[in-house]
Amino acid sequence: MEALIAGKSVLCVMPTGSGKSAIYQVPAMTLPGVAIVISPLIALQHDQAEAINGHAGAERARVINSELTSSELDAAWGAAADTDESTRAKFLFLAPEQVTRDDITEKLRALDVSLVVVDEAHCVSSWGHDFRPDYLQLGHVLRRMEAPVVALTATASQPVQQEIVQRLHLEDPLVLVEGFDRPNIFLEVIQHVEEADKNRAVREEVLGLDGPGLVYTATKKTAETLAADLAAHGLRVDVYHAGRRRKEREAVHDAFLDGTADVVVATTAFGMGIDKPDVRFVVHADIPDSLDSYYQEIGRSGRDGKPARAVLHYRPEDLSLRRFFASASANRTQLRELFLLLCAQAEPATLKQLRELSGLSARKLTGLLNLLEAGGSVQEVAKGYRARKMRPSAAVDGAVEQAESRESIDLSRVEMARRYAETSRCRRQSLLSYFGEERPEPCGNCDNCAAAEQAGTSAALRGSLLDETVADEPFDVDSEVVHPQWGHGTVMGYEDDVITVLFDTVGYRTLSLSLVEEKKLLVAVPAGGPDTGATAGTKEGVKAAV
DNA sequence: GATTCTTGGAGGCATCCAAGAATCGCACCTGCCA
Repeated sequence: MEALIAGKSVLCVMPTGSGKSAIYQVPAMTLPGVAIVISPLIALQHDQAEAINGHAGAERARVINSELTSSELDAAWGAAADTDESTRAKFLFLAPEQVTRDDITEKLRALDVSLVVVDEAHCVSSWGHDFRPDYLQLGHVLRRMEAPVVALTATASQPVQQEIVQRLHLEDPLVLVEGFDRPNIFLEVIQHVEEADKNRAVREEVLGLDGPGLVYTATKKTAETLAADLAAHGLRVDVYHAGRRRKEREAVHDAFLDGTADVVVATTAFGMGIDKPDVRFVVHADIPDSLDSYYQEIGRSGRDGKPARAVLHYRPEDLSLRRFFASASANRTQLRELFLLLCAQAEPATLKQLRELSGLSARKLTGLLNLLEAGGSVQEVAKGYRARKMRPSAAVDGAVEQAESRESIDLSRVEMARRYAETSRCRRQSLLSYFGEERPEPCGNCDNCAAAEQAGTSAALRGSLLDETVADEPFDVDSEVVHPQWGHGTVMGYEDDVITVLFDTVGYRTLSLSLVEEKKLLVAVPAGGPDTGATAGTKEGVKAAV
């Protein structure tokens, strides 16, 4: 709050229910002007606006979205532009698709904006690259608003934090990250060979647990089938996915919150904005796409601090669907045509002009522009976008390289989820290590710790068995290193004879520690600047270590 | 990449099997129609 009032931008990673909303609401009420809140879901915008208006006893928060009539929109903009500080709207809620529209940007710039809030800021990284490309355009708009920005999220691993700061153009922000550990959640992974066995085990597990609880599946179809199966066994169960009608989805939300449904079986669509303290279990019928998603989903249990269970039912075959979702191919023809179109413009072109000229959908166009821009061939300027002077083939190559890098990072996230599922060390150590957090002792509240205890291992010995952290760690966790092939990276953790490094362009890689040391594959980046990597090992050494 | 669905051939009117195609997650927006 102090930083925002002083005009400094903030990235805040704190669990749901810990008071994140107050971080922007108090400064917004203190500062003159209106706070722009960028929120991913219309339902979430309404909830937050209603909460503010309920407390204020007046309509101080307004939403701007496609569901409003033109007279309602006029009223909302009018309230935000009110010069009387005692009656003006203090909060304006919008989705990123609204904020990046040229006409809306102009309207926002005309307002007296006190601060900008990017809620659920991890969406920048998780959705911006393909699903909702406007998230990657937000930085341009924010830069022009000249107000402090606060990015809020409950979960962001280190690379996600870096991406939020970079994409939103936060300059020298205050970064607040609360610890990721949720010690009251028991972590467990159950491996299966046959799918039928897995399905049966999930059903038995959920029927045997005390709710309320959540079950996550990879597909809508599995969610429907499993929910029907559980209902047939007498459970008060509901199903939630993006294929259901909005009213039905709202009914599921309400049923879960008021306790008329014990269990919700859902795809990844369910959960954002849900703050129910007494969720006792989160069962995953399929492995999620990353530990970022997994942590977010299991974090919906045990918010009251009482014991909760997070059980992942795992088949290696399930990873293939996640790899499919992570793979993306850039369309070279479309990239080339868009670049040539930009080259042909005498003046910078706006998104609207480009949409009319190219005939592309808004989403497709923004996605292609994001890639060209990241590849360095297109530049965003005050009046729109312009192409840099370069060969079209080089522009396309640069954009494709960006897409491939993204794919590589996403696939490496799937790989890290696999490692978590298959590890024999303390699950909590493994999970926290992914978020760059070191836990010196095994947790004693996961299946692997329990198995060691059941085997009669003494606590001291168990510690040495489970805590596979090697005694001699050549690089500090969180330190920066350079690899001859993969470039700059950050050390995330150690496990047995393996070092995990997060590389900027290819994502997570696990390397044999002994080979890294023998071939000198990693070189520490000295404080003050990255190494060129010229001395870091040989190609042969790289192959051997991989 | 695994799984499910569809299609077509074989051989023979009811069904099997192989090959190839389709499917698989997340939400906003606009424009059209009734």
